[in-house]
Amino acid sequence: MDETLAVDLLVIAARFTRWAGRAADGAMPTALWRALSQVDELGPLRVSALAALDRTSQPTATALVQRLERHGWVERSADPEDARASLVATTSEGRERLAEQRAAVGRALAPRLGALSGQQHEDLARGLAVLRDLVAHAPPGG
Amino acid sequence: MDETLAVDLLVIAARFTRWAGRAADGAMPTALWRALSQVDELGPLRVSALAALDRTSQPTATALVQRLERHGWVERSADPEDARASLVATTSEGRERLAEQRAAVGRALAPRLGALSGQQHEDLARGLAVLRDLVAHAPPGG
DNA sequence: AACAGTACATAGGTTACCTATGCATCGTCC
DNA sequence: GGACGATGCATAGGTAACCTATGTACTGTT
Repeated sequence: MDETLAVDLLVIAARFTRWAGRAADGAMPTALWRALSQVDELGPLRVSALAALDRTSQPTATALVQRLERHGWVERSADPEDARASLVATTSEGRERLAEQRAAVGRALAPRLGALSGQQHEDLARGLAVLRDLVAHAPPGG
Repeated sequence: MDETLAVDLLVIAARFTRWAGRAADGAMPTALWRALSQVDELGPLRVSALAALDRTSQPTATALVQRLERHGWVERSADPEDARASLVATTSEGRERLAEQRAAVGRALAPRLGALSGQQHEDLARGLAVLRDLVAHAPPGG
């Protein structure tokens, strides 16, 4: 029961990720716009916080932030509470770039998403909310 | 609307994949057991069919099948319909190994899946079915 | 028979991650 | 205040999971 659901979740989530990543292929690598999206949505936040919430390792998050910074899409500021930490936030350029990318992703997936019935749409959105919650409250990957 | 859903799907699916892949970390790499799972479920099938249904490239599927074969988990036979093609099917060893891996994945995800309410469980399963269908009927990644 | 398309293996490469480590800082305890 | 363990992040080095391009053999159509 749960074993089958667990396996299916892994298989289908990975499959969707591969498919959608290719379908949405724009000028911006997936990992990069994903990180930008999360910073925009939840920032300003620390590198380690980004890593934790996105379920990647800290050095991965560091590298992504550095790439984003290099493009001028995010900026760093000192965290007043801790001299070791910095806060990452999107710049206006970053927000513009993100909007473009979101539009591109939306367009790429529109044919398939648009083909869903209202009920399917709702099922998908509700399932997604559960999945988001499931990961959010999980221990960090065992 | 659909843009936000599209972006969220990509962000959360990738996040879940990362998290669950680490949580389920067993002796077998994710891509490998995923391929074995698909061969078991849908085989015997051609390498190219595996690639298409799992939304990976043909050389990726070839490499995965070769690895599975090397372990004795799948076997090849000539496709009677086409001398270029081969049919890939799981061996009994492969089925055993897959069962072990499925159990391991199920155990790894059980704490989180087990914490879901009946309604959440159903939402997740229904959402997953929509996602599966969405990818199954999509053009191959744009 | 010629030709375009197909199936898969190989080659070479990219992308997206990972763990380990080092340095600076912080918080707690004595 | 000092010692110590924990924390935050950058760097180093590496792996896993993919990709496109290409070549060879086969197939189906004309």
